[in-house]
Amino acid sequence: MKTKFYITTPIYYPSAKLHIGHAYSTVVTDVFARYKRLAGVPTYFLTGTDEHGQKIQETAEKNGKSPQQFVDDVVVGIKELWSKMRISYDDFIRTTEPRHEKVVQQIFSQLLKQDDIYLSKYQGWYCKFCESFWTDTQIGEAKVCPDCKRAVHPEAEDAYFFRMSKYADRLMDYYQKNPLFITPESRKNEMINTFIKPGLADLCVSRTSFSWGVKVKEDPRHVVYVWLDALTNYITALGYGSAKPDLYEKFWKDPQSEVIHIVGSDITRFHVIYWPIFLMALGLRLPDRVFAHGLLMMKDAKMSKSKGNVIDPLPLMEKYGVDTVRYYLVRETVFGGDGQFSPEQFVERINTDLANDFGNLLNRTINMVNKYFQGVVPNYQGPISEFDHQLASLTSQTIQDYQTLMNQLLITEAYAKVNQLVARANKYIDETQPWNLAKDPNKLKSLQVVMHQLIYTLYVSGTLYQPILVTTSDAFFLQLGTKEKPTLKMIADPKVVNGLKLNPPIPLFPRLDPLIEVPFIQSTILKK
RNA sequence: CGCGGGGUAGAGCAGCCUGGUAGCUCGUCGGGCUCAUAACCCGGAGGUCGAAGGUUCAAAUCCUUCCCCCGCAACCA
Repeated sequence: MKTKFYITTPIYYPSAKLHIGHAYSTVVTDVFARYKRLAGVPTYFLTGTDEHGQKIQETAEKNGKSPQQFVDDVVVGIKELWSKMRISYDDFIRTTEPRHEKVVQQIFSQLLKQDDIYLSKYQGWYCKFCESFWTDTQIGEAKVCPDCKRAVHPEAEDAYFFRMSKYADRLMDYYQKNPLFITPESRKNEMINTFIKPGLADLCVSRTSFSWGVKVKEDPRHVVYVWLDALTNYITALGYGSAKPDLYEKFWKDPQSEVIHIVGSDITRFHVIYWPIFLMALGLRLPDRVFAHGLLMMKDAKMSKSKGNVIDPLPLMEKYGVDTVRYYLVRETVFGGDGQFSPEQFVERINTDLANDFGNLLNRTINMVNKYFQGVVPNYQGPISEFDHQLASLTSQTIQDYQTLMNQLLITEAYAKVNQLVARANKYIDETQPWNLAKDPNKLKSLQVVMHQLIYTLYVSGTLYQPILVTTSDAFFLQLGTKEKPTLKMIADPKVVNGLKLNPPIPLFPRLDPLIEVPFIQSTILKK
């Protein structure tokens, strides 16, 4: 087990507002980061924005702004969204920042000097009117410009290329020696079969047909093109190549630091092929894992602006709270596979897991402790009945399983375990029937054991939920009579809840009425 | 023949790699409990595992062919 942890989201392209898909990547990454901190591991969490390129330049012009002004404005909104979603990033890198641009230029120079980068021609279809290059697929059968529909002509422009094929063998070797590098594994096969086996094509790393980008020092007509600019954010943000490389030394260079990139499956290729090769060329260590998660779909169609089916997380959070949205994103789809968003499932998930099972367990338990023991949690006396033993062993098992699964990035499975523990505790109440124990003075000890154990199980579950339920966990622990939020270390001992003075129970997650909420959620879907 | 993923109870999914009583969540039906947010607990019904062939004592699981859906194919996680 490595002693430090560095995790990143993709850097997002701020050409428009972010949607729930971006929120999905970011929330999941945030939950991993919070989990590691809870486990006491020094953690660094990076997110940011990829702000260069033709599309930004054009969109800015359409909005009557300079590109810089345009991205500045969009980034304000993005940071606001992350703040509302309680994203606990340690740094937010923007590729237009001097700390990034300067190092990108250095990297480009080095690679050029090493002859990993060479000057050649980029072949494409050119639209004179729009002054834009397009690819074969973009122009379609009709061979017209996708923007203005005018005819396009084959053109070539000067461009620098990176010699990818030179590193293909070393890359395959790395895959073989690090079987977890690409996860899920099906993605690995896809990458090898589609891109590497047929022969890795050299990558175009500069363009002259637009100007919004990092200037190539050696040849200022060119700007650095996309991936060499974007991917390097993961190290420039840490101070690689700068006068202050402390974080880089600590979280990247040190082999004791576990480096994980969370990405959407659509950009897997760039992270598992080009990025490692860039790093090899620079003589740097490679990330431990790239986890490609699936995409959130809408009714069998990918979310996209042009299809008019984009879910905005903001109105959901405003109406239902941050934690329900965070919870839904983490729990609803198996991490790694594609999932689909539906208003019905959103309501169902929240009602079942949070309101009925978890929230209600808290509520009914506190009520009983209040009624039977004036709100003071009885001391730990060990399990007595078979039911006590079963719940106790499941609780400690869950603490272990949860950590094992989280360390493997199996976040959905980890939280399914917590759900199971909560369900088991609900069942335990039926089995032990505290209301009957309370009627018989001879069964006082049994009642004490039951109530203690329920509170302890809640305490554990609440702790494991902490990385997701960042705002309600305050209220949760307050109801349990403690202001101090426990760490993973603290919950191993059942005595930790001895003598807690509980506060009045207030439902944490009110049940949602599908008849009202489903139409509301549907109304928030951004129509074209 | 571009690449990849998928088609399993009314809905959403797991199982397939390492063949051997088809599982989970929700819904539905019936029962129980009364501490609780009309919540909780127990039980039942409901599936020829996309189609056809093959391998095998045995196939949702392996092989072949076909049908249908979806994603990717230089920048929407």
